[in-house]
Amino acid sequence: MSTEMPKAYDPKDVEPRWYAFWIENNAFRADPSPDDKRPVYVIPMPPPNVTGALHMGHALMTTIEDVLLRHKRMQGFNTLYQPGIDHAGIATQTVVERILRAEGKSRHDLGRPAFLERIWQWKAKSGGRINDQQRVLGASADWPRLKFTMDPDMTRAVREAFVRLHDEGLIYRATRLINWCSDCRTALSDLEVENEEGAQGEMFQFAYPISQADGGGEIVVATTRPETMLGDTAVAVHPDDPRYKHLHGKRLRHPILDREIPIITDSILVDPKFGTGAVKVTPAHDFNDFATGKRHKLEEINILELDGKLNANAGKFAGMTVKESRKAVKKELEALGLTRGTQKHALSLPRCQRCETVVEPMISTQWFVQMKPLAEPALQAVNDGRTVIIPAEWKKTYDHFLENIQDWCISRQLWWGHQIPAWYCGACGEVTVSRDDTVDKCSKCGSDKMRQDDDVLDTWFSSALWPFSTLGWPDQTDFLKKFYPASDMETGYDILFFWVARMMMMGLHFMGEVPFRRVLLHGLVVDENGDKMSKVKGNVIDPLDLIYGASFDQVVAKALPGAPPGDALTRFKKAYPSASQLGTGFPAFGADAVRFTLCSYSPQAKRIALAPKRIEGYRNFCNKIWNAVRYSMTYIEAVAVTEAPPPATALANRWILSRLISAVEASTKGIDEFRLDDASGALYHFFWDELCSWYLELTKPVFLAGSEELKNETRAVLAHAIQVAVRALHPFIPFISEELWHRVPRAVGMPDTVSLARYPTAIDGRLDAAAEADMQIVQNVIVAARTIRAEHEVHPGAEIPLLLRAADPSVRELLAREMVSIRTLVKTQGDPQIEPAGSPRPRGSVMSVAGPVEVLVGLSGLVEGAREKERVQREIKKVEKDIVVTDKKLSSPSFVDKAPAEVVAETRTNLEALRRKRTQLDEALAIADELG
RNA sequence: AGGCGCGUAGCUCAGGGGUAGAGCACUACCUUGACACGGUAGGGGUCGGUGGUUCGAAACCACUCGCGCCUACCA
Repeated sequence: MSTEMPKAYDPKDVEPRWYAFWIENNAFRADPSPDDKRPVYVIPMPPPNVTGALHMGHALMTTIEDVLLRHKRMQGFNTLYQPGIDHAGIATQTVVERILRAEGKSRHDLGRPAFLERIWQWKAKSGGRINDQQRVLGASADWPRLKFTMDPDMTRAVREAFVRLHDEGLIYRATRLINWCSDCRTALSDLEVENEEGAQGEMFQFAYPISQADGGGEIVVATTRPETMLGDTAVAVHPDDPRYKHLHGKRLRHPILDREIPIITDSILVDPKFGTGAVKVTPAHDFNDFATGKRHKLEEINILELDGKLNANAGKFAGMTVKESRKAVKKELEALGLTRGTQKHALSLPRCQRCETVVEPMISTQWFVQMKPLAEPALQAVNDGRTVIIPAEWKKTYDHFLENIQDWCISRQLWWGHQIPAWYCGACGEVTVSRDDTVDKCSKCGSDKMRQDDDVLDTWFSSALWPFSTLGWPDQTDFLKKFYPASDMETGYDILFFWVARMMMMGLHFMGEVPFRRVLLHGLVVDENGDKMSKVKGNVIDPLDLIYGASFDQVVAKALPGAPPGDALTRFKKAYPSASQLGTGFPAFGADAVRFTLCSYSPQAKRIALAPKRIEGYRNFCNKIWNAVRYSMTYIEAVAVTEAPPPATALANRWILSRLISAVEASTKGIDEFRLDDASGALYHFFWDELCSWYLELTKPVFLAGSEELKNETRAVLAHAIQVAVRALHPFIPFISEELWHRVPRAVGMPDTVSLARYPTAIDGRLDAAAEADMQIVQNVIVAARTIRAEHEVHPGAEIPLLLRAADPSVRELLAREMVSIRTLVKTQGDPQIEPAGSPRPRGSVMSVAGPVEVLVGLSGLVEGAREKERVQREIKKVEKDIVVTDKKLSSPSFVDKAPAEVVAETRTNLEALRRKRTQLDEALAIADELG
């Protein structure tokens, strides 16, 4: 390792060095051996989609999880960060179909085996990209354990789960209404349907003629989907609605199709106050109507083909799309003189989460999981605290979901995925469900005319098994025994239902134990305005551009491909106002800065508004760390560091060793409580504001002119503090900390990689309340003197005479001991004079009050009295305001009587101090007067 | 329609019964021997509104306005 350190930190130079080093050192490997007695810490990584490229959401998830993992690893836990990739059924199939289409082919041209072959080829080529990018971010996953949800062992687990659930009657096949996406050509679960709020629609009214045999007349119904009338099998009214009492049991003539349909009465479906109080009933294409149809045993007439076009049941409208038929049906009704007006109507449109096609409810035979029996234990587990959800607000959402859960449609009409392990007998129709690859004989009649179900399972079915399938289930492997249940499941709140709840259910069902102890939920990364990142908006940021740097031309070309660069840039800067301050693009902030930034956001924020400018601040922090070490190296290179904190007698040394404790404890507490913002903030504050701004500055006069003894002590403490800080920071900024670990001296026995070094605790510092209190006085004195300098625009290079007066002899002793520090940091002319309170002062000085110390700065000739008077009067105003507030409080009898005694006492002390200060400021004012 | 959450400094956000905090931005001065990706000092908020509880409210409660998100959905 070269000892030279460049003046500026360059992440591009440092970061690429370390990942391979960690891998070589097996730093991230989990040990399944039963002999390993270390406590265990496990996070199953939410497997990114095989289709995807790293986006900010992945960066956030990877960072947070990696911080948790690295922290626990350093604390001596046997850690497993279980990595994976998800096969992402619909998304992946769509991607490969798009490639095929470019070649002028469809998947049907290839046939199922050849098509799947193509997907596997594609996966082999571009499937691992996200994992590579996670490495750039520093993810400390146990990569050799990487699982793909379609791996043979994962598939075996899926089949096992399916067969068991089926045998238990929890998986069943049924014909019912499901959500159908005609573009993806598959059924969807309820969760995969997104409702577009406030879509502008139209309420169309038309009349059903009453059969002549029943006396003629008409009944008016309303609909937002007129074409569904082709599937109507009844019109319903409320049984108690007087307007329609005379029509109960009468029959209607379908105006377009040659059939009669009944008028039925139904108090569940019909709200007599809404519209005309008469509802057309289309059991095959509406969820409420479907239920109504079951109640009244109505015929279910499906009018749709799988491609979304109308079928033969629609008569002459067959072959039209929904949109075309809607128009045509309206026209036809118009021609028949049956239209009864329209009105605007806001509705929510169900759209396919994946492709945004409007989803149609359709009757279909599918496989379902019965959820109620599975949901109950999952609710219970969170209620009794076996699994804790953090932030806790999400528990209500979780409860609500599970309490109202519907059965889960798990079959998908796709080719890419786990094919359903069910075989149908061509002879007797028996369904055989099996763990085997093939079933050639019917279990019932022995026929060999067996055909496997063409459909595949919902991708989330395999994901639900993730915490144990990845560990070898159904086999009782060492891994499963040791690493189930996981410690933390960390993921975005948006997949609480999709994934977390389902893992809870499956984990409890198959393992008899919760799949993880805690659920940690983070927010969505959005742009600076709070808008979701999307290709449409052109506000997507590629994390790699932040890490490696990129010109805005490059950034925008990715954010809004194909758009004129000028427009794209305008939109981008609108989404990220702070980006304008970054010049022509993102500099290479480095992975550490990106990580630290992501950790600095509160996890309870639902939206994490990414401000590129903020990353710059943390890049600067990395540079600060770099330079602090660069400075320190001059003095500490040869220090023989011990693990225990070295002896310290000097105030600054005692102080920094004491402050170290607050920093590392706050860091650990923050990480443990999933408050990475607090943890990272505490370390940032410690390093910059305490270690750099005060401690390093205080070491300078020592190294310049201190005694050998003091120099040695300071070298040892500095080396210790730096080395502890590097360890404390490592989970957040693994790269720079590893680099520095190899530069700074470290204790004998500490590992060669900081990633395996012990995370600092209170034993790495030495609590010293007296030192902290004394230091506080010294700091206040220095700041007071500096303030006077700055207010009077004394040139920073100029030296000023300083007189310190204190009533308390121990304070005077303290000041005398710290004379060199004060002299250096204030830049005084000679040594500051230290006198008792009330001692005479030189003419032409100004005064400030710093706690128990009066700070007098000789400014004779440097300053006008008027200006000083202004300054003092400003201070007087502040103090007086405080006095008024405090006095008012204390003069209120109710406060003195009812407030806690210690609060009253504290307020009294406060008031005394304020009054004393007020008196002293009077003197300061008098002094200012002397300046003329 | 229900549920959840948010509204605090110009911006992004912490905090949370005892006289307001951070980062960035801003102002002034400074290239001082780690760092200008820096230093020192400073300005800036009646904590969305109204009412209540309390000795004391930015914090707790009620209502209200504005904004998000989620779930359900009236044809």
